[in-house]
Amino acid sequence: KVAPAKWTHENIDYMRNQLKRLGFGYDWDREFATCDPQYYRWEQWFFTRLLQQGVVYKKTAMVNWDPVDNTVLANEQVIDGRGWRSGAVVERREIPQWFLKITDYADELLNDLEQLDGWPEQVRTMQRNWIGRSEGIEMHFGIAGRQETLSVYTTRPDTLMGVTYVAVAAEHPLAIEAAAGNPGLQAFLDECRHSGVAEAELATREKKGVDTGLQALHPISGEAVPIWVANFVLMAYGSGAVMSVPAHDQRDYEFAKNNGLAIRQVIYPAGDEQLADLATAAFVDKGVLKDSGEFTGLTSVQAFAAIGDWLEQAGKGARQVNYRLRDWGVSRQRYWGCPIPVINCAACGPVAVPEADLPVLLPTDVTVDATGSPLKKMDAFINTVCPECGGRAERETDTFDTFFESSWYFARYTCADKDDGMLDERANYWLPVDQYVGGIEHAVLHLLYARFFNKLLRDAGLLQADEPFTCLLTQGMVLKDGTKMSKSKGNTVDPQGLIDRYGADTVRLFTMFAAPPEQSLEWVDSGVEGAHRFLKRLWKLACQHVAGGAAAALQTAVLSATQRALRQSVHATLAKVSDDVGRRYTFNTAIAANMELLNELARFEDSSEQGRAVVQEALEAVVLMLSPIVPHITHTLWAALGHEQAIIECCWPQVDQAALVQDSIQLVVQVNGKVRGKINVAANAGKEDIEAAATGDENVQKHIVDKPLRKIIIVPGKLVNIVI
RNA sequence: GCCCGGGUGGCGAAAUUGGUAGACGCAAGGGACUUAAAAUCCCUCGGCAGCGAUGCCAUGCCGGUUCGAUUCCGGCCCCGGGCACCA
Repeated sequence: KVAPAKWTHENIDYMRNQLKRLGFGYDWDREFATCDPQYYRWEQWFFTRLLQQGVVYKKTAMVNWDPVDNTVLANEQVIDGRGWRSGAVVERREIPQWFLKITDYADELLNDLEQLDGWPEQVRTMQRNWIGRSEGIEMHFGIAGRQETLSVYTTRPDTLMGVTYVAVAAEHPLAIEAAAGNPGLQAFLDECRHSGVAEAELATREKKGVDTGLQALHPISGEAVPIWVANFVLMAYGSGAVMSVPAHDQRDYEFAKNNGLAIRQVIYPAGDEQLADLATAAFVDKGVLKDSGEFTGLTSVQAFAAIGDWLEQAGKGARQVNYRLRDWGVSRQRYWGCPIPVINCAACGPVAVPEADLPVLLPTDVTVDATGSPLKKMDAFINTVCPECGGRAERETDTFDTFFESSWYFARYTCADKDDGMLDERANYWLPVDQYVGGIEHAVLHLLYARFFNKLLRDAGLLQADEPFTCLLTQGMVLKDGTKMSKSKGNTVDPQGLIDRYGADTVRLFTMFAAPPEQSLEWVDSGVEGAHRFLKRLWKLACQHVAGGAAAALQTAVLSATQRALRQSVHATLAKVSDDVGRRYTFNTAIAANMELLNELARFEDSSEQGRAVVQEALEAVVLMLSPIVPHITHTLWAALGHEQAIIECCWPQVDQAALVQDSIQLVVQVNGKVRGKINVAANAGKEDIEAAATGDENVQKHIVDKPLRKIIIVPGKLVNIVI
């Protein structure tokens, strides 16, 4: 067992050293660790401000509870419904937790996605879906024999006349009340508690329910329909109750079939009623209403408006915009984190720690065991006095979700040395971040929290940008043994062994050559030899050239055809690599293009004065193009090629458009879309010349002879397709 | 279950706006050099047929659009990521 603080700092040291050995050019003066009180003190300070502003609030929320280890489990620690250490069946338990009102920013977080055109579309789509804005109607069902009502939200009010039952969550007050005299129902509610809280678990488990015996009254028809308790209705979402329309919702359909509940069809496809066959599945499309009283004959869209109006006028409902997004729970019952700066007083309630008493330091001299946070057993940490009334009080022992730390570190990099405030004017000089790079696994949570936090900082006047990251590159994951390589899975590969054996440049080249950055990649190091060989070949070629003495000045006007051809390749490669590196970020193809050029260069044997001048230009181009990827070897080669200035000070090379001009070009000839030949034509050849050359090709002739010619398609510079 | 991606040789991959499928590299096989090995260099390398020229098949599966589809559309299958306490 290693103390968490020691373990963390040792890892930071190891990783920093590894990054340095790979030759990354970071500004280490700005380095900090988020577990350092000099960092987390400012998020404690910011949290107390948010608390005063009402952005932060406390409510109860469900957690996974391990009844044997008596501890809260992360979703990841619940395996097949059981605690990963104890093996005990996990229960749901409600405990008080702190939340940030991210839902207050739902609209802005959604709308500002439109301006993030430097972000991958897939990430924006995921965030849009996660926020999940919907327009619907919140309505009230009556309850037979009672004054109170039951609220439900629906995005399909057009199906309202097809409601045949209402379902409530197991934790719903009506369910608990009904269970009091109903042992069967009580047993079901107990069963529902034996489940984790992860959405994936809830969504995939068998849909079960029990009748409460209570009746809900339809808001329009007044008809009584049964109220069931269902394990797929969640108390935390909306009102904890849903209306059920089995004819037009697949989940309701299956539940009704399994439990003998009525299915009443009220929507038909416009024009063809036969298409809506409910024998095997619900009809979920929109259509035209039938058997819906005064709404019969309306389309789904018309019915949305008409039923909405009816409910609003009757005082039984109202149009409402809902979000799937839920407020951000930031409390963690864990030791290793930033202490939440709150003192709980029996008389005054939760009270923010005064600014003068910040930071609340996390004790680091602890022993960690299996049964929860050691903070909860440390009287010296817990016992304190209330800042308001001065009476005895207890310190909050929960810590922040670590996403809290990662939501603003990028801003702190702008002024990491500031010791009298969270951020200063340097934040506005640097932010927003021009290019942010992170794994695709962060597409929603981290990137949404960071965007939200940025807006909180903006609204507090601490920075001005509306969004934190202008451009986003989402790296694919590195997979190992078929699953993502990560710290928590413990399947990471240490590049140190490869660095020791081949050097940093080879490891960098190999890594960049393996796949484009956005693609996921199964890590195998068998290609590393090839990267090493390439660098050796580059080194050898450069040395051989340099050994011949300084090259003469290039005179483009007097070059031979072969010399011009090499120059053409050099500048075509330069154009491609500039695009790959500057726009596409496909470093693998940039490297491949350089390999091709070097292969051509190795075959080029011309020791004439201008031959050596062309080789000098080619080597310089390759060395410059590769310098961001293999900085160490190119630094040395650049000097060897006769330059005083260090390569890191040099500009990216320019394409000589004149060198790209070719006299003749090759065209592919297809017959009916199949390649049948290749022809060489003058670069400026006209339509007739190209057609004549194409139809005149010997092999092409075999395929078109005696067949009527329908048309000839010419794609300039690429191909000719003869359609017969 | 829901949301977002992906699937191309033995392997990593390329084909950028619908226009030559497999660039570049790894591995493998053959050869040169060497006493030998390493290193280096040369050749072959998707499948089937053929001495070859060349032909047919082939980008997860089925169908569609098009002169032409790895690329676009519809329907499936499989794999990966995320699903709010892994971060």
